Amino acid sequence: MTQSRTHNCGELRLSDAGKTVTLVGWMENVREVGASLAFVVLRDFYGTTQLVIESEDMMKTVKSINKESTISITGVVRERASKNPKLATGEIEVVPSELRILGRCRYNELPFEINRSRDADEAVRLKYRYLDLRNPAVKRNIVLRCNVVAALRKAMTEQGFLEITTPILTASSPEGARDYLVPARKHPGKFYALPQAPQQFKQLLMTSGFDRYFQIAPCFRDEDARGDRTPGEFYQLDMEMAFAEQDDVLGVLERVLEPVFREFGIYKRVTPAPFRRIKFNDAMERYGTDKPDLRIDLEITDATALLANIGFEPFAGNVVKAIVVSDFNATRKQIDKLVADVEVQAGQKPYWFRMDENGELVGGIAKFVQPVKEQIVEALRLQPNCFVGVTAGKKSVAQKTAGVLRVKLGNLCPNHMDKEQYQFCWIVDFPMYEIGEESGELEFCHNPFSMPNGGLEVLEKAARGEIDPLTITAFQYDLVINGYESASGAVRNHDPEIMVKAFELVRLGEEDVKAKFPAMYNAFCYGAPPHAGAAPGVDRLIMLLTGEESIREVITFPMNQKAQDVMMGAPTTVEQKQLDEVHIRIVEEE
RNA sequence: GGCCCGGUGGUGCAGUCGGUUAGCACGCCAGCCUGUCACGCUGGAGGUCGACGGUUCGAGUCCGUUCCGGGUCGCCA
Repeated sequence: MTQSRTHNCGELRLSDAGKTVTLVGWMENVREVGASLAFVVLRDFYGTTQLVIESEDMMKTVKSINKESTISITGVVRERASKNPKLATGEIEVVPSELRILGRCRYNELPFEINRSRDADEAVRLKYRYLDLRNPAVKRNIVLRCNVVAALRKAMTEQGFLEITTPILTASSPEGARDYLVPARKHPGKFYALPQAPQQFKQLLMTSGFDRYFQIAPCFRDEDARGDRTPGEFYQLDMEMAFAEQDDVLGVLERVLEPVFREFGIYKRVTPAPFRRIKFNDAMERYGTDKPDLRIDLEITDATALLANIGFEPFAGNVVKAIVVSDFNATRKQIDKLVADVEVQAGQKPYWFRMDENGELVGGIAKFVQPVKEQIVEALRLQPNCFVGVTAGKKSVAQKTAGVLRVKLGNLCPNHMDKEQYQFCWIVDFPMYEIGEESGELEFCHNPFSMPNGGLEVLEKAARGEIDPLTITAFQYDLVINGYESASGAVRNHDPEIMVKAFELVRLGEEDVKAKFPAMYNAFCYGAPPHAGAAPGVDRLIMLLTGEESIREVITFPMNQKAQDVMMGAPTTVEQKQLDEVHIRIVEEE
C-alpha cells in the first residue's frame, strides 16, 4: 500500500537535511542534464520540491512517466550544491531511492501548459478546469476566496450574527430577475424556484426574533452574464438585523469589510471607515452614475446655461454636461477612440474641445464654443492644455454619457486616476419611485421592500398630490468600491399599512401585496421589528481583492457566458422517464 | 436579441498589396550534455488557416452566410 507522506512539497528546509522523507505530488517537470543526472520538480498543494535523479535505473523510471502523473517518492533530504533563492525549498533537494506511480497521466501533451494556463483559451480552460486549477496562479484566487469567506464568517460572528441557512427550493417570486424553475414531481404543473436571494426568509427570521442573521448565501438568477457578473449562481454575504437603522447596518459592514480589504487586498491603501456617503442625486450629478469610481479625480459640471444655446444643434434644448481634464496630453487618435468607446457603451456620442498651450480653443466642437469662450473659460476655469468633454441630451442621458466618459478619461489619464487603492463610498437616499421607461407610469425604483424616508405620512402626502412622489427617497443604500456595486441594502418596510400605501402609489393594493408576498405580509401583521440589512456580493469582493477583471477567475467552477458548464456538460438533455416523472413535455421549436 | 473584437499544428501568436514551400515561441518525440531550476544544444513529427459558399488563373488574406468564444447594450426588484 502507499506509504503516506511525511512532509509536503513546500516545507522542507536546510535544517531537514539528512532526514528520510516521503513526498507525494504531481511530476511537474523533468530537467535532464546528462545520461544519469536529472532534476524533477514535484508539486503538491503546498509548493514544489526538487528531486535529484542520479541512477540510471531511476532515470529510466522517470522517463517512463508522463509529466503531471502523481507519484510518491521516498528518499533522503540533502543540501543543494547550487541553491535557488527564488524557491522556498531552494536550499534542499531530495534524492529518491523509491518511486511509486500513484496516478498515471495518460497524455504526454496537455490541452495547455499548466503554469501558463491563464494564457490559454478560456473555453479550453473551463473544459479542463481541474488542470487549470493545478496552476498555482489560478489556485491562489480560490485559496484567497476560502480565507476571505472564513474571515467574513468570523467577523460577522464576532459582531453577534448567527449564520442560518435558508431553503434552496422555494417559491418563485413575482418581481426581479428571471427565476430558475424546478418542476415539482408531486405537484403536476407546479414548480419550485431557486431563490434570487434569501430576502424574504431573512425578513421572516427578523419577525421570528432572530436578532442578527447572516449567511454566505447562494443566489440564483437566470440573467445574461457580464465580465463582472456570472450567469446562474453567485454568492452574497447576506445579513439582516432587527431593531436597527441605516447607520447600524453601515457600521457593521464598515467594521467587517475594511479589515478584510486591509488584510487580503492587493492594494495596501484602503479608505478608512466611516466611508463617504453620497446621495444618489449627487452621485448622478457629479459622477453620472450610482456607482462612481472615486479613484478618478474628475467631476462632471453642468454646462446647460453656458452651452445649450450657442447654436450647436445637438445641444439645443438639452441638458449639457462637461468634464474638464487638466494637463491633458492624449493624442488625437486616443481621443477618437475614447469618443467611439463612449458611444458604444453609453449609446450616445460625447463632444469635445481643447484649450491648447497658447490658450486657444481647438479641436472637436471648438468653433461652436468660440463665441462664448470667455464665459466658458471662466465658468469651467479652463487652463492651457485642458481637455473638455461635453455630453448632451435628456438629463438622464447627458448624465449617463458623461459618467461613461468620466471613467474612460480617468483610464486614459494616469494623472487623474490613482488605480492602486480601494475607494469606498456609500450611495444613499435612492429614489423610491421612478417613471418606467416602457409604461411611462410611476413604478418602484429598486425594490418594494424599502422603507420610504418619511414613512406613512410622506406616502399619504404624495397620494393626495401634495408632493411629487418622485421626490420620495427610500432608506436604501449601496456600497461602491472602485466603481463596482459591491453591496446593496435597505431599511425594510416592516409595517403592513405602509406597505399597502407604498403599493397604492403604483396603482396596486392590499390584495396585490398579499398575493405577491403572502408570508411576509402575514408575518408583519403579527408584530414585526423594524429591521435593516444588506448583501455584499462575495464574488465581486474577491474580484476586487485579487484585482481580477473577470469574475470567472475567482469562481472555482464557473460557467461560460452562455450559462453552460462545458466541463460537466450542463445543461443537458435528460431521459424521457425523468421528464415523465415531473410531468414535463418538450415542445420542439420551429 | 443588437453591436464590437477574435477563431491559423497541442498552447500562445505573426502572416505585407491576393502569389508559388503558411513562419515564430512554448510544448511533444529522438539524440547529446554530471548542477539544472523558464536548463542548454542538435534533429524530427505535428496544419483541410472554425465551417460552407462566392470572386479570381490563384484565397489564411477579398465578399456573403453560418458556427464558436470573449466584450458590451438590453436584462440583472
